[in-house]
Amino acid sequence: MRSKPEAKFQYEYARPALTVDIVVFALDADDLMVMLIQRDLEPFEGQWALPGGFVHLDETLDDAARRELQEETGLQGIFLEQLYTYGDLNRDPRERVVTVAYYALVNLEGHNVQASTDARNAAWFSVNELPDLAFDHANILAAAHERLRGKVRYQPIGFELLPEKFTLRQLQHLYEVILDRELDKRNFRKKVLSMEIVQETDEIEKDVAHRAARLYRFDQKAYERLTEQGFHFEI
Amino acid sequence: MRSKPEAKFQYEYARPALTVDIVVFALDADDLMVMLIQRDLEPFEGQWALPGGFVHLDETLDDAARRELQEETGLQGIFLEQLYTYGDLNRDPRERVVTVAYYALVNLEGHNVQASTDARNAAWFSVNELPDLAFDHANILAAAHERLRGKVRYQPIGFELLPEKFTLRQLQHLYEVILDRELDKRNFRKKVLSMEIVQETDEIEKDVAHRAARLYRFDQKAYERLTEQGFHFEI
DNA sequence: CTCGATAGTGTACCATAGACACTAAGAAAG
DNA sequence: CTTTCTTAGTGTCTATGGTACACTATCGAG
Repeated sequence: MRSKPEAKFQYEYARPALTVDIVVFALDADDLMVMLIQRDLEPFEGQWALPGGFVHLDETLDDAARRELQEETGLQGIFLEQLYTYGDLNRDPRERVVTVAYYALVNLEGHNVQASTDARNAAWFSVNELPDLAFDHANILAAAHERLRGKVRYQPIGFELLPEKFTLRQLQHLYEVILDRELDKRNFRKKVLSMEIVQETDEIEKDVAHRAARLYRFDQKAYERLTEQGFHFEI
Repeated sequence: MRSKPEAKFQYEYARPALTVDIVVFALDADDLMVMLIQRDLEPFEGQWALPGGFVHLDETLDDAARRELQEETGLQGIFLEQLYTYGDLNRDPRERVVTVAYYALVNLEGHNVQASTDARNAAWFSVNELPDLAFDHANILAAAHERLRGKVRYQPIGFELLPEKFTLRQLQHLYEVILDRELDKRNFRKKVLSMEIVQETDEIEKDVAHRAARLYRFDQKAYERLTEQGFHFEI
């Protein structure tokens, strides 16, 4: 976008535009999903892209990411972490745009994701069946996926993808999907329970056509206490 | 800095300024060192700060970091990696400035660091005896230190801080300084040699007043080969 | 030749990761 | 009510790797 006649902001030196883009992950029955938005403007009109937008001058980068997420997908109060900043020269065909990429983790059951806001079309895609993406968003998404895969094993962020109360089977399934390999049930349970960061509840799952499993809850306090004592989470 | 009358670049919406800052690490006899630059302009005139500067419109972020490093410290061709992007509202008292922070690793022996360039005063400081820093640079430096401590154990980046040929004692010392704990000599050597990513040379160290140690070299090719086979570096 | 300093080497124990298979519980169907 | 189907839930053994630990070899300096 060229400076228009009514352009009000003037600087001595040229400045790149600054945006944020967010890779939102969620877990469905058997896949890791990503939220994408169909563009209604050129360039890449009609193509799918990551939610995101310009950083305002009166908000931090984190705030910008949260605001865009809220505006474009309705998601609020979810796990959000900065990923990497992309500044290649021709990322955007219009002009120089530097984008600070974030990734976010959502529990699908707990959040009503608006399928469409801002007159845009938003939808979930499996990370294994992605459409062509606008800009360099395929790169960003791949980096976010890589980061999630690496981080989930050493920090208890996987819980962000599950409802507050979950079964150990759900937790194991989460790791199997993200790490893309099968885990041994007995070893997995042994390891998780031995860390003492999940709390047994007195509830069991409902509406299943077989023996119901016990529900657990992630114990943030216990995790922090253990971490201070030198404990290192690992799966 | 307010827009001056001669400001030539106009935009419809306000844009933050975009800079890069670099935390350059090196290893001296017994400390991890950081390169700092004494500011010769307000704000924070006279105070120490990280090397860095504005991102030009015709260069990528990595290029900007390399250029600033070269201009301000004379360093070239060194290990450089993006760290995090800082965008708090009042980082800079003049106006909104977003900075993409990098960290770099240098081998002190192999590089002549110009003590002073750009009419600025550059110097090495031990990470344990830092002066007050300008802006939020103390934060950035702490984050870089943390990243280095975490990363050095799982990726063979420590070698970047050593000369091409080094003794196992030097390598062990590097880890002891960065991780801030003593390591067992026999176990360390066993582990390093068993990974088969360091190559024995037929040289030994010189000018030492005791038995001279054998020199080794990091074998990048072997490392890549092993990595493809699923090997994971760890110290 | 002796002293001082660092190089260089092997073993034993313990803890943890991973392989592996059966019984228990509950819903659904006949 | 009995059978069937499906998932919950549980323990042991082995292999591997981490860690603790002490002495001899080599070389330069005096």
